[in-house]
Amino acid sequence: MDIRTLCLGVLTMGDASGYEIKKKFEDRLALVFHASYGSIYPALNKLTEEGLVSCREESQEKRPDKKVYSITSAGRYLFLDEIVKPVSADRVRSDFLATLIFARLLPAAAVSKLIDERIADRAEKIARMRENCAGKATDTDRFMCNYGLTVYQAELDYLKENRHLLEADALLARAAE
Amino acid sequence: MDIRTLCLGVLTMGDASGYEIKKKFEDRLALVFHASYGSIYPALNKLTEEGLVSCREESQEKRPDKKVYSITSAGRYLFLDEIVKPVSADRVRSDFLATLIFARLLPAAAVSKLIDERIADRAEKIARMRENCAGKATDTDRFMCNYGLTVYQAELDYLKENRHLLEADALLARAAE
DNA sequence: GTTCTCATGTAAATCGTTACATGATTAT
DNA sequence: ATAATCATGTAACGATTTACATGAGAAC
Repeated sequence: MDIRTLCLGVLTMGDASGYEIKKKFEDRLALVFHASYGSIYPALNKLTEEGLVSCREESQEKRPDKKVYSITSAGRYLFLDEIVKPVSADRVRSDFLATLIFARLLPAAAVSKLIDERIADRAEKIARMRENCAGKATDTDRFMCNYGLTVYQAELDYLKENRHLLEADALLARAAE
Repeated sequence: MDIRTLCLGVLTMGDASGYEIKKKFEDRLALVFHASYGSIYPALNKLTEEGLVSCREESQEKRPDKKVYSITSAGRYLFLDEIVKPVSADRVRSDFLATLIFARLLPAAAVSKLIDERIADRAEKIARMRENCAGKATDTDRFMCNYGLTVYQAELDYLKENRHLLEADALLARAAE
């Protein structure tokens, strides 16, 4: 699954501009995938060339014109082919966790700050998601939204309850210097 | 944080060959980062050129020779500089979740199979981690190991309890055709 | 006998980010 | 005034993966 394919997927949920697709990546897809304008716009252009999406220009009042994309039936078939393929393993990259592995090399205050920030970030995301989940119409939307909520909450609880383990290790390492 | 830096980090925990570093990425670092030989070996060569690690060749009986890398003090200083930098946001890419978003486009049996496989995968990883966590010596190691265990367990429980939401949506979509 | 583990590497290709470029409107 | 939102794009660069290449011993 690449960004190109996911753009196609987003368009199965309704017409959208490149800008709106980016928004969806930030909101609904934040837990799942990541994409910048630099990948979305070229992907849409290529999909248009290949006849997998069509494009109409809409002029708006007091807003820049936008290009609204629709998925074509060829696009729909291709997307279905893609999502029945076996899924590849999750790919995670977490600077936060990578740094924590080396907590013993850091000043205790730096470790505490890092964890404080992560806790604040997760708490904020959870709050936003809770609002969001309430308004979901379909079971799938609720499933996805609550999935994120559950995993983030588990992380948050774990951090609060176990941060002392890391903070103790960081302190000990300093004391031993 | 890139793979180069993380190789340096792994070497702060003890000398290792490229092959052994890859192993650590698969075991301990699987939740955190991902790296292939094609990125590790060139990284080690470059770090050697730059004097951030040193390398000695060890011949073994009935095993191919190996190159064992040690971090130098220059390498240590550079690594410390790297890990005090502000961390960038997590980057997740999950084909599994991306596919589930489109559950309504899939046959119900395909959705069920996907979830079954994920549950089996998580259950297996949890079992392996439980063993692993028991033998950890430091608080940091226990923290990291239990972190993974907690998050995976939350996901597993959630999937078991809520899979019916997705399976219902997939069935409804088919019925509406 | 065939697959797995140990062991190191290279080169091409892919994929995507970052930074740049532009510009109007709206909210603080 | 200044920042944020809306809106689209390109080009250079960077990072990694994938596939290829090689080979011996061990386990099943």
